[in-house]
Amino acid sequence: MRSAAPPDHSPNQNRLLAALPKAEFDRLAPHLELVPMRLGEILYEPGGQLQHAYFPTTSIVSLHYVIESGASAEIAGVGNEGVVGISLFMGGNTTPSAAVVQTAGHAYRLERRRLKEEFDRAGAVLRLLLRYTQALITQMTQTAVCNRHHSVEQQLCRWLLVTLDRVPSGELTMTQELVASMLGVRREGITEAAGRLRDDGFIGYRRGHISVLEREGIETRSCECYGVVKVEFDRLMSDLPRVETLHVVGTSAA
Amino acid sequence: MRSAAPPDHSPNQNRLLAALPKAEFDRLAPHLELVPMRLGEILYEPGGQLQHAYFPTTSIVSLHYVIESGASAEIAGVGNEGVVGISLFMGGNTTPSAAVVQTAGHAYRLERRRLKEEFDRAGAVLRLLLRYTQALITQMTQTAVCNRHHSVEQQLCRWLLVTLDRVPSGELTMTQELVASMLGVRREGITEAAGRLRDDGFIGYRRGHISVLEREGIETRSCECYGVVKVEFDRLMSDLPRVETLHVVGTSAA
DNA sequence: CGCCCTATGTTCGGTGACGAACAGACCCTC
DNA sequence: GAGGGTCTGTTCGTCACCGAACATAGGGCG
Repeated sequence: MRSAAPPDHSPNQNRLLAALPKAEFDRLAPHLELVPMRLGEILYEPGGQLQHAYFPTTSIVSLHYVIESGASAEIAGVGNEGVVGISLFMGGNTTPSAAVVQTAGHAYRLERRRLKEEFDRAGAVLRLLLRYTQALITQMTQTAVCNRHHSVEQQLCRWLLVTLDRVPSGELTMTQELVASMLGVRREGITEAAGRLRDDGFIGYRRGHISVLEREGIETRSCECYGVVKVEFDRLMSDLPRVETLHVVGTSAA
Repeated sequence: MRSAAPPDHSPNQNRLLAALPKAEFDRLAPHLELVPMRLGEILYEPGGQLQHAYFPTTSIVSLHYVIESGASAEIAGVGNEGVVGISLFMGGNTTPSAAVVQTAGHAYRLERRRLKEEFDRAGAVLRLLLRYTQALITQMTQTAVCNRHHSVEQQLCRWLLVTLDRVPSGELTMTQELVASMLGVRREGITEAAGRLRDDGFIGYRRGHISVLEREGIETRSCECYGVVKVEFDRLMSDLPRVETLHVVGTSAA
């Protein structure tokens, strides 16, 4: 497929990093540290001081929120299209939410200080990160509305589609329990919804694994939220100001 | 109460503007235009190009989202502590949400170009706006979780408290229908919840008006979300980097 | 002053999600 | 290859909220 075999891991696998102009990329690259992301690992907890920003490549991180009663909900997800640690450059340093690794894999991390330095140059990095933050806000607002108005089945489908975009194989390592906790619903609700989807031949699963068989079917059962966020994300992240030389982007033109 | 009678309107009534260092404030001031905000006025619609940023003083603006089915929900509210038009400086120019005037009053508006100019200086205005955006994000995430887990009554109480902070008199001009549309629930649900609060003596109301009688009572019936957002907001907006001379802040030390 | 629009009050059946409880099945570990 | 922890399947009653429908009443406007 590829002309020259690339290394197994490259910062270019993260689309934000890949979208940086060469000068900025080269400045940051020496400070990017590849780290494994283990399932369930907590990058930060509510109010916790984050020491690094994380640019996922193959991992997926869930921005999660736990309320007093113990119930919880995912606010947004971050895959190779984004970065974990908005608050580092937005100015607050901490947030009331938590970041948990939802799918194991890798990420490049960057020391808080380096990120801040680069951000303060007020150049391409700043523009890119703010643009991404705007996209993240879209995701969060859509989640808010989705939580209010859409059924568990619709939300499950939405979640499957989002995850699918980040795991092209369609083989998810994920228990229903975990999905439930992310959507902030009961596990039984997921079991029932997933059962219906399986009966219709859209997915298959066994203990801890979900396989997507018919993406189209899932799309018809999902709420609009998936599409809205996707379109807006593409709009925001494609129309980037003055991106000169794009490094080879791993997942582009798919 | 006040030593020297201030003019009826002043940019200082908006806390973001008031928190600007003198130099920045003086640069912006000539370009701030006082505008009346009429109830129901739409500042921007989904995808619409915003020409001004609005800094509310006595008005309240609701960031609103309407889904395909026609149902809707408020994502966040903006009063004199904030600004409408995040996307102007975040880079997207538009958002999929709408901004509607929820409580009539006034705001200062600033041309898109001027805001961008000042923002691009990468000084105090940038820091302040980003910090505010971070606070706004907190509000949105809390809304998402609240929509998932809390009852209509709790959410009504939360909404009352938030609004109360912006309308110190406690006399709200607001129909139940409107409250319902903002919370994204049925009007009947509001009628019932409001009826209970009235029976308990916490509020009074008549056609199109709500009077808060016992704030403490409402606090006990509200979910935690009100407090969480308030605390986080205060943390973010008090701990501002290098704010030199604070102009007199209208609502402080209350 | 009276009309009518609109806001509020109330009811009904339906339903989606909850909470709890338990049975069975998978699969990892020892 | 046996055991046990965990994941999945299923059921039950309950409840909050929904959607629709209609009665009542407030109050602005002519």
